[in-house]
Amino acid sequence: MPSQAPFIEIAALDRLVHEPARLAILAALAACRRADFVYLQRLTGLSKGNLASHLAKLDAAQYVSIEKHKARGRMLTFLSLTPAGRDALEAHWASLATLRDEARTWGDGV
Amino acid sequence: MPSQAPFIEIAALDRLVHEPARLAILAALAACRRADFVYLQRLTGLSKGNLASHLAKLDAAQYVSIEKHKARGRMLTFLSLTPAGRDALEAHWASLATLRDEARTWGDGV
DNA sequence: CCATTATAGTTTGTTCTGCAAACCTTACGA
DNA sequence: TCGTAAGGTTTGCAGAACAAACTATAATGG
Repeated sequence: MPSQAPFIEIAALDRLVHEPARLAILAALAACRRADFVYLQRLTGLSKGNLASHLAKLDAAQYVSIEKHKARGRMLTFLSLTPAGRDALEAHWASLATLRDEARTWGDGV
Repeated sequence: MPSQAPFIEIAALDRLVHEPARLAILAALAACRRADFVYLQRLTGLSKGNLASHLAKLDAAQYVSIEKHKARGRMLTFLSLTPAGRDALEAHWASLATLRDEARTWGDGV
């Protein structure tokens, strides 16, 4: 029987970060200072509603910060990664790498 | 505006493989010739029902093969990765790496 | 100057998915 | 033979992703 490590790795996968759309959002924000709503929508291919709800969840977790500016009378939304968000993303990549590589040490389960 | 590539990468993330429990199952199976049901259950920490349903989905996608042997009157289930499953997993690791690294080229979206 | 279309989001409702509780079947022990 | 354990399967529900519908403001045009 292997150690409990694999189970721990699975549990360590933060679903909030792991979900494909949010993973893409976080990856995009990690690469730039900030981005606006429409840019992220194009980048991810998500519908507006869907993107809004994903951002709301990331905001609730303090992974992104949402700033709304009034520009030309119109409300524009800018997103950026918080330090916590950056940490969570880095930790996630690390968890995935661990899961990938550690599996090789688990041996046969027959 | 960036190319459409990021969107494509997101779309390329196979949810069937991406889901944490199944990712762990596939990673485990990739590391051994085959494993039995109980071994996988311990490895993943999943409940029986949950594991069964995940395996059913992987089986439906031809990613794993399920063999049931009658041993000591009891039905034992053995799982192994199909070539398609192995390919899907490898492709998935590659997609994740691409998403991770390519994000850096997207630049600011402001 | 009013109507239309476009932009930028939010809210609402449906559908799908993961999860565990309950159930089934066979074997084993007292 | 009655109870308990092992090994899975089926069912029901809570939550999450997704898009359609809605709101609000700004540019366009007749």
